[in-house]
Amino acid sequence: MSWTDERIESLRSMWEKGLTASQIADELGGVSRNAVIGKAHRLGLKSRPSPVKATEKVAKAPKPAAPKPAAPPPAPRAAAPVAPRPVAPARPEPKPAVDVAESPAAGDAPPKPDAPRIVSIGPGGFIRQGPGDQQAPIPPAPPRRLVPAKPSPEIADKTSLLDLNDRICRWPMGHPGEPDFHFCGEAVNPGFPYCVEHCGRAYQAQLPRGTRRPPPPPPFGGPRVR
DNA sequence: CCCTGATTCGC
DNA sequence: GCGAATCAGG
Repeated sequence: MSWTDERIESLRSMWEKGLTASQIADELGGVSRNAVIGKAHRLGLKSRPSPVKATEKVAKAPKPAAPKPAAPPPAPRAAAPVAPRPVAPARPEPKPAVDVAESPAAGDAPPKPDAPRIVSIGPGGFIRQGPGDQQAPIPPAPPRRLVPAKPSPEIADKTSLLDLNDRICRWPMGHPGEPDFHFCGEAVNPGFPYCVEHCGRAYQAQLPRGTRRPPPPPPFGGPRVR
């Protein structure tokens, strides 16, 4: 297989989304993990948290291995400051229990902080919802297409990776690399990377035994097809 | 062992 | 330019 424009574009997109080289290779098909990594580097997009690169501290005395001759003082490659990826917030500021009729998400952008429909705060500081508040367990990811999308993964009109910022919901809709993949894009629940609705999905409370229901799959959590 | 990404180097 | 082989950390 060769690196067509489309395949390169897919590679770029997936790589920047943080998919592993293996996943990308699998998705593209016809290429190995190494090929993906090699191509990614040749494209200039590199540096993503590598497991093998954590060693870069100030004043590193030991300079042992020099497998290749004629390589005196290797310039310390500064690991690019990797922007924190959308993960769970360290410690959400617990808000007093307030309930609001409707979370205004449509129409106005301006700050309307506070008052998500929090019932109580769980042990880990997570939102605990009452069973009644639990939303229907609609999986965030729609049924997966069986045909891997070759065409451009860019979508007009939808929230793409480039549109992400601190104020909009980063909940993924669909699967990375597919043509209709995008992000939720709603205004976030302040202090969280997701909107109120998706916070409810992302942070599942431990409800009393018996009242628990099967949790919806987390983003990307489902078993990969193929 | 498995995984990961980085790098090298023959093609 | 490509990617298998190799390296090296988790």
